[in-house]
Amino acid sequence: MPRVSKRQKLLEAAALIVHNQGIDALTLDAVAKQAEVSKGGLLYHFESKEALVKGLVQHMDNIYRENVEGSTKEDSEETGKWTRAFVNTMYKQSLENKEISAGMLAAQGINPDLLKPLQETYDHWQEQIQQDGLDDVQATILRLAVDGLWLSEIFGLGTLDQEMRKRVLETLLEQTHPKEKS
Amino acid sequence: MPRVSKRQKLLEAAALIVHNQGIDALTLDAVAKQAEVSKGGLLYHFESKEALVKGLVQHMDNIYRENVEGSTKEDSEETGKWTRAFVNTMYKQSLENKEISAGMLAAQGINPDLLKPLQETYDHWQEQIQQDGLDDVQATILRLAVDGLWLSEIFGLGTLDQEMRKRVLETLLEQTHPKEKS
DNA sequence: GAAACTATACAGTCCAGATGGTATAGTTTC
DNA sequence: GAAACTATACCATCTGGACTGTATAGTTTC
Repeated sequence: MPRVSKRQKLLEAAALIVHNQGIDALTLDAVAKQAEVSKGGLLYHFESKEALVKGLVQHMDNIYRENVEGSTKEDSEETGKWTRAFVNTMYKQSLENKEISAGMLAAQGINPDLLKPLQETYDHWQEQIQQDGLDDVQATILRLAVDGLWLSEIFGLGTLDQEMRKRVLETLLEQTHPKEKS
Repeated sequence: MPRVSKRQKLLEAAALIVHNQGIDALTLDAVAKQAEVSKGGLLYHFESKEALVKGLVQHMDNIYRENVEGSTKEDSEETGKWTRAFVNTMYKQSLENKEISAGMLAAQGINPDLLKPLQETYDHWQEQIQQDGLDDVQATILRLAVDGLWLSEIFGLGTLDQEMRKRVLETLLEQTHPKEKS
């Protein structure tokens, strides 16, 4: 009677472990225990550790895609909509669901090739952002800044206080609207 | 009579392994082999794996500090010098010495607390950047953008082509000089 | 100035425990 | 009755790191 499938629970458990204890602590036993699933149950869903990490990356990729692509469709303003969608999504994620980036860290740790799906998604977004009706360099800088925000959250490097974070976001979003002057 | 101390070689070997194969491949045996040092030799210099990673982080911290702080001292223009130093340093590192960020990944993997020295360094820089004579939000955005560039290189997410990267850097640097208008 | 000793910088081996993964037998849910 | 598990035992391999051994450069003692 899996209301929330155990598969989901396993992914969340794995992400949580990576987030809190680092990827060295990501063992099959630990994930099973955290998810309150037997080891057999884990291996029923993910036949290997690599498969688990693959699932983590895919999960992350799905969530990001849904958010970004959904966001572009709701945006009534054509110009800058990809850039806006990216900024909004990444910013939101960096607040809500920090564990989600765990998939990325885990993949880098175990087998960097597993990052491919995410890399392709990102490459696609970067293309859109460069053709978003804005100055391509300026749009790219906005994108990079949000990624920087994300990096700072993941590793705790020069994190901004709430006020500053808010002002940064507002400024970034402002700049996704075409300017009158220069 | 160690010309280049084996300690250095060990650190470089460890960073290379993390960079190429991910941190799961960072075993004492692998590092020793890569550095052409025996395992005993490794443990002479670093009494534990954690100590090795600590060394990696410290090494990274040192290099960054030297670069950023050195750069501020050479800068003849007072306004924006920290922001400029940061942008220049991180950009340079992202090209030259990609393995250097391995320390960060390794620390996150093994024991996130090991990141502390780097975190303190970054917090200090962030303070300086916010009081750099520029608009504090704008300066912070520049800083974040370079970090984003760094993230994109580390994980291969939406990497920019050479031309775009160059234009981005130039634009970022331009913006570290105070503007006449608005 | 030679012998005795110390410190440093490694080499190489060994082992207890952890880990990924297999197997198997049974149980619950739809 | 098949899918989705639980529970547990088991194994081969890997890993950290303790431990012992050794070469050499420098220091002290007489």
